[in-house]
Amino acid sequence: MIVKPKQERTGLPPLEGAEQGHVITRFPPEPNGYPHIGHAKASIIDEEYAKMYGGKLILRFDDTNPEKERLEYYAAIKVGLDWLGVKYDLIKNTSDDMEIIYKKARELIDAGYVYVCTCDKETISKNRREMIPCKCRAGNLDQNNMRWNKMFDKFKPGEAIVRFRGDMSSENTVMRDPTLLRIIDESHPIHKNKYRVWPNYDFAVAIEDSIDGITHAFRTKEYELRTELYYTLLDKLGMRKPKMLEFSRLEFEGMPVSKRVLKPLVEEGKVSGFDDPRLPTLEGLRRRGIVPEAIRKFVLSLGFTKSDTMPPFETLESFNRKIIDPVSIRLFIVFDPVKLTVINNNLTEIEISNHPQNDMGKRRIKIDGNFYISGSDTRTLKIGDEVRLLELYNIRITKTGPEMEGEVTDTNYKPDIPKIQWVSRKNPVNIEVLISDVLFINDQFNENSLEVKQAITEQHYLELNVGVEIQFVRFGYCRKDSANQAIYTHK
RNA sequence: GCUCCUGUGGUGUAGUCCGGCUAAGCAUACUGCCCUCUCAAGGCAGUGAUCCCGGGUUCAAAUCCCGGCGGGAGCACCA
Repeated sequence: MIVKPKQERTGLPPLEGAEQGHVITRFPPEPNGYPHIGHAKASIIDEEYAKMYGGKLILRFDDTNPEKERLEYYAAIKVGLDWLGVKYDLIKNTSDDMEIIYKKARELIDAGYVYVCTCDKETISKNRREMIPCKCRAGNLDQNNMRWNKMFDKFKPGEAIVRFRGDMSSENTVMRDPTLLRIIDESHPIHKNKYRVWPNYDFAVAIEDSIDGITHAFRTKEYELRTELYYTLLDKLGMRKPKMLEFSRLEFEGMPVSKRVLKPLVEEGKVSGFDDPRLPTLEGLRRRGIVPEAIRKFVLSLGFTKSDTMPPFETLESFNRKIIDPVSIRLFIVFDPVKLTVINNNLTEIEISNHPQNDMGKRRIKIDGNFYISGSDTRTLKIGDEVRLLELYNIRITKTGPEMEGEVTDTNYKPDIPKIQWVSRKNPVNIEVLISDVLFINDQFNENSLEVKQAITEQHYLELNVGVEIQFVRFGYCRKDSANQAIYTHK
């Protein structure tokens, strides 16, 4: 009898065929937009596996479509990865390997595995649907050579493409003579006009993964059908084959990640930019107060699966809360302020701890008996009620209404009476708090996705650095975004 | 339409390859209690899944086989 090792697993599942010290993974984003939570998932998985096996991670910009790529996005992606704490061992661009790619294309032409097709787009697409080959497919080596050369000068974009001689009757539509290279006359962000014949995704990824020494390549599930092409190409080229694995893409409900959806929102001013806290972009999440360690834990908690799911944002928040709680300074904030005067106050200053458990220093607050308290707290208070001003003293309400009054009854903490926060009227700080809600409800833009609330907080707020996380007591965690603005992170 | 992938509590997953040790672990959400000068964090407890359905194989199935059904994706000279 063989006893199977069926113990609990932590982290990602083991990789098939992975050897310690011999794993190379890669993160291949196209520099065509700002990085988002989907990039985070991919890059974290790539890095974690490299780490797990003492291997390496390559950051490879898949920049083979000059129509869409821009220099600023290369930078933005690097910034995003730095922020996430994803460290790569090597950085490169697919576009730097154009000569190799051309060489491989030549090999395929010479071997007759590809042909240059000059049919128009509609015909090609129709033929693929109807599984019929076009006349270009029958072209001989001379014709293909001649046409291939013409792709570099005479042909205009769209007039000729290199197609793989696949199987026009394959059930996998990807295999019905897919495009491998095409002409694009746009200036490339790095190489400008040096090249105009560009490989498409399938061709570039196969070659790059192979020559980069990638042992395990991961991509999202929608590429699944392309794996057959990937392996077939490497076969025909006689190149080493990495192991290709797919995982489900990560997106939150009501927080779309696609540029097609996000871009118009930015352009129409419905969101403030790609760093709007409502967006699932890395910049947006950062501004919202989500920390990278939380994203990593969250991503790892999702596992490596192909099932299509929409994990709740709440789970991310929960990871985040546990991380920021011990380092978030506590401050008082008041919404819908109501004046409260304590008639027999005799304190002029009080010192309050910045954190209930951890030593984060103390702050001094000047007091003269005049306070603001939250409107929502006043509603339940009646004359004669006793309430504790947190960290200060207990008072008995002697007058209600817009100008409340009370008198100190006791300074000792009493567990059984309500406790409310307050802000001294001696030096209040007005801020606005941005509260995000889901961007889309049933594919409809949520016009109420951003709530701006006016609030009054302590003077100490001004002394904090922009970017710090604050827990406004009895309200929630917020990130200081500027001197007069805080962004609500979560409860 | 065709093809591929996928289906474990409200949610996300572990376990499924190599059937028993688990009538199902963890996290999140929710509820209650404890702690606490917060409605946070922490501690404890609880609610909640006949593992999509129906057959079959077997002493034994979430796990293997067959047949359904649901969900998603792909069908670009984009990645």
